[in-house]
Amino acid sequence: MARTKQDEPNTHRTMHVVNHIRSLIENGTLQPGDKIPPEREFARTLKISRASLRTGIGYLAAMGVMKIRHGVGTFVADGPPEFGKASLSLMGALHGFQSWQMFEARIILESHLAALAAERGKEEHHAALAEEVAEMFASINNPSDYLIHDLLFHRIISQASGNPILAALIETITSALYDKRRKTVERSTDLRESAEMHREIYRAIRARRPMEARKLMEQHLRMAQAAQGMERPTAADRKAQNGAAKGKQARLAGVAS
Amino acid sequence: MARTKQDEPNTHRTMHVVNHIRSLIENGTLQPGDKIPPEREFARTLKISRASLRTGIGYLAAMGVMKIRHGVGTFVADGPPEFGKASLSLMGALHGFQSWQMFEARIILESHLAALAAERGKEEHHAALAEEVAEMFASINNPSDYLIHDLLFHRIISQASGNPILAALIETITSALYDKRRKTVERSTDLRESAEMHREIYRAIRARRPMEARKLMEQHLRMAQAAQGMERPTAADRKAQNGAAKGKQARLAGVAS
DNA sequence: CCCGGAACAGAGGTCAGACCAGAAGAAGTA
DNA sequence: TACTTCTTCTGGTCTGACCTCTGTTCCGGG
Repeated sequence: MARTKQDEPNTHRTMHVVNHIRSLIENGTLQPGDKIPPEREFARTLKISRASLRTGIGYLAAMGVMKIRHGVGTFVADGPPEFGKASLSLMGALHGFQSWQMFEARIILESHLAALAAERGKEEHHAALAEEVAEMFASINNPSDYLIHDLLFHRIISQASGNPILAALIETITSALYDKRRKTVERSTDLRESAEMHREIYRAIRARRPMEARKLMEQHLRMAQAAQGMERPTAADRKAQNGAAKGKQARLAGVAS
Repeated sequence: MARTKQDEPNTHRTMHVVNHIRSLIENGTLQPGDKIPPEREFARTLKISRASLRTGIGYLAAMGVMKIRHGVGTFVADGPPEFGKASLSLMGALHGFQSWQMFEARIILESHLAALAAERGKEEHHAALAEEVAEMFASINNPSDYLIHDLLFHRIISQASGNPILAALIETITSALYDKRRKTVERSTDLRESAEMHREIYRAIRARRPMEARKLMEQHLRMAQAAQGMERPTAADRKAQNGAAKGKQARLAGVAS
């Protein structure tokens, strides 16, 4: 069986729609932000029923490629690339993702991103980062404002990394983590320290010191993780709350078996 | 209003279906591989039209949470976690992802994964890895067989890392890269060297030497990347082909129409 | 008794057209 | 001029009929 599992000849119409729109995007006819024709008209054009067209559009919308606005129209997504919003959360429910795992993924990706940003970042990125750091210091007493600039800071680093795929990955994870972060920030009492760390990261990036940026980012995120109590549970933790998980230890903490 | 902030009031029914199935999964009523009721019956149960139900199911299917088999039924996905298959490819078309970027993402993720596998891998993983290495050596003269074991080897490392999220990320990228890899392997003349590298990686993981595993994996992937001519273009390269800026071609491998 | 093809039933896929609901802009009114 | 209402465009939902694919059952010929 050389072929991939399933070349699905079924769902013809749906894939027909998907491929059609895909080609429109590839040849530049459709660009981010553009509006596609009304369903009734588009369906007539493609010679398929409106229902089938909607199935295809729904598929694209689910993956974040298109954005549907009731009463207005359907558009090609234009924000930062990101996989389906509910995607991670759904898969989490299905495969039992844990918070610490999301955070671990984030730390790995984002610290590398910081290093890449230090290597490849341009002046515009440096300026934007400086701007956000300043805003952070300015909103130290306003947690929700602070969080916004925090998010922007990290997003700019993603862009500065020059790798939109990694940026999309991070974006996906971050958006799934957003709710929790907000709660944490609300009760956070020392945003100054956090702002300082961001500033240091910014400086490392601006000075083009990848290793340093990477290290600082990692340190920053680990601290954030700790603040939210999302560390990887130790063997002891799990034993305490899990009775007997057969053969499921693999501890790191070094607690005696 | 126990729900999340930005609940889109539109797409009511769709989200209703999604959330319903989601809760069925979360409370264990539905597990990977399970079949959901026939559309007509399920629609009656939820008191919505079959069309709306299908929209919701389509949404879940697009994200890889459900798998639909024409003439048979609809099931909860059971394979390795992965985001929507066409997802990356579609987003690539939209945001102009480049092959070297996918590879860069893969290198970063997978080398860390190797390190984690070295830290957390269990006996069963070690055994499975050894098995695949052996198979690789056995199929040195059969490229397509070799590729299968190569894929399995990397997938086992993903599992051994103990972080299903990172595994899902890798799986997504890898599947998008699959077509290209197949072509490359077909004309590859020296699979022995590749097999040797896999063996070394395996040894490092088994010996629980994270740093070494990470380094070897990175080295291995960079070599693979070079073999496929997917390095990051240099400034000179870009200048050479940058004449027609708008013409966007040569994106990631997608499903042939 | 075994085998292969026909028929069947169950499940998803598509279609048609009518009607519901949100949003934006035009038209009317104070 | 500024506010309100109405029209119209766009997506959302419903209904119920019919098509296609798949797996299973059944039956006749070898």
